Amino acid sequence: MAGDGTVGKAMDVLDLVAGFGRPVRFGALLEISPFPKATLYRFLQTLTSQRLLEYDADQQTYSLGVRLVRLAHAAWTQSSLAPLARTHLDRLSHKIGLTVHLAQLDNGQVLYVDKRNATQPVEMFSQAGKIGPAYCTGVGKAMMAFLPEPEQTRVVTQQSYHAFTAHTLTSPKALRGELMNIAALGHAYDREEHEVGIICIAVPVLSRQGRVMGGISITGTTQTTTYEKLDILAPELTTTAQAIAADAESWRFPSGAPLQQTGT
Amino acid sequence: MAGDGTVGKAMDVLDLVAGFGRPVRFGALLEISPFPKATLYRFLQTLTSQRLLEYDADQQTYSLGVRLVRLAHAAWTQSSLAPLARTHLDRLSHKIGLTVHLAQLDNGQVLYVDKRNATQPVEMFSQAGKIGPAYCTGVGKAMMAFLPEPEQTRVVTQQSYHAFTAHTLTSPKALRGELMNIAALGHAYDREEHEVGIICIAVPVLSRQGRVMGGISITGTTQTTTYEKLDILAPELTTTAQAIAADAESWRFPSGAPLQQTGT
DNA sequence: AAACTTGGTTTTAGATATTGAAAACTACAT
DNA sequence: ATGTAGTTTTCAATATCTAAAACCAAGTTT
Repeated sequence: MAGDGTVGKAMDVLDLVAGFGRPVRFGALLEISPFPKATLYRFLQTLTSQRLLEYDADQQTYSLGVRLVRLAHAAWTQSSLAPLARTHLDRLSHKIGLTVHLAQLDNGQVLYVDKRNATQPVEMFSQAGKIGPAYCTGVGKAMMAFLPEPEQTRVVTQQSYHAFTAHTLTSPKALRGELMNIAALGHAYDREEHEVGIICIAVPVLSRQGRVMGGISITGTTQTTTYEKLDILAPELTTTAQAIAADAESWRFPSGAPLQQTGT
Repeated sequence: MAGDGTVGKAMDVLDLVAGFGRPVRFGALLEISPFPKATLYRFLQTLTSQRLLEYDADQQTYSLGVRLVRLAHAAWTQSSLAPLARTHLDRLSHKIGLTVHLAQLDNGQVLYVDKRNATQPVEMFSQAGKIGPAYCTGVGKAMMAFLPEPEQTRVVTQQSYHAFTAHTLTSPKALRGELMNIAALGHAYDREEHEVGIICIAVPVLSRQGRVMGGISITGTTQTTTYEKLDILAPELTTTAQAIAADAESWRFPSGAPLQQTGT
């Protein structure tokens, strides 16, 4: 997509492999890759040698390498809101007995970085790291609504507007209207826009300067939950978002002092 | 370390940032980086534009980007044993009431890809993606013991042999002896070699051809568990490992047929 | 068995992009 | 004014990229 030089191309190849969702052969990659044979081949070798890819000699297939899992752990720990938000989400989900999601915006899509499920045991990576559409999810809309202007437009145009359900907003115009309401109201709903029977209420996590850091949501099914019930939880949700934001601020500026370098 | 061309260097920079464990400034990176100023700077820009890094304009700091979390989810799903092993680990941990780990070998280190904790709710990324030493953990030794010869030597020499406790094996020679016992016995112990008070029993997950795919372990504290208790669980653990391996085989060769390509 | 596929691997060499040393420029502090 | 940290430019040295073709090791077909 972007393609900054060699690194960009390498990432494209990585995405190519990721896109298959299963081990894939050289030929299959070559068919859909924009790269010439020899180039693709060398990239695959390099990426494999870097353990970003794994090569199965028996099957002659490539799949994503475990090194990514390792890097992601570091990423999740140091630059996602998840570690900070954890205790807050625990408390919230425990108190209200519904599923709670924590998400961040990644290139116009919603990236779920944590999830608390009140009833069932928590799912792992299977949930954290998952991506979803922004224009038809509560967290997505809540985050978009509070984006500053140049960015909001960019993100709004990035959406696919696929009609998942009859309720899905399917045009930039409709979405923009919705975002204005959300900005005024302070929270967003997902009215079965992504999945039939699933509704949610969501708020953004905003830094003191108003920057969108992420979003949190409370999800329920139409069978057990109503919008009225969700409304009652709105203040609680907002409070939690603010608490997370406050923690994030104080974490980055420990004891008010500017960052001091720890020389070797 | 390795350094295959541009991609390798970019990964080095990524590791550099990851190594800090917190947002880091340009200058701090420059000090420890082997790259000249302009080169490092360009890499940081490229990686940021690829969203592998995140740049905080206020603080002028770089940290790992959330795109990694997204990629890792794909990696975890498609090339770690975790999704397949999940049900087996659940059953095991539930049955025996102790903590169960699933790990794979990554460049001579133990990479934990899943964890089941009988008592507490499951932890997310915070556990999956973590790395640990191989020479002083149960899973690490269990996996190493079943490595074919050229690799075993390589891995044995890769270890740091830091003495975490009085029980830690601190030489390649001692480790090699231990590995021979483990290979003969079929399972490994961690006798407080990594942390005082923590013991475990571990077995490798081996493919039909004997290739080391991963390792699983049962962990306890010396206060509540004894080696005798762990021994009693050994057959159960081995059975689970075999079940995981069997699942992995049948998953890769669906219905016995060779992989058929799904052309576009 | 010889000839033909097919899919993957490797080579060559000119065209192209990246690299890094130095220096300059910016912003912001003291 | 002077210093510090980050950003950006320049350009020759160097490495990577790509197109094409050759090569290799199965399997098929005739």
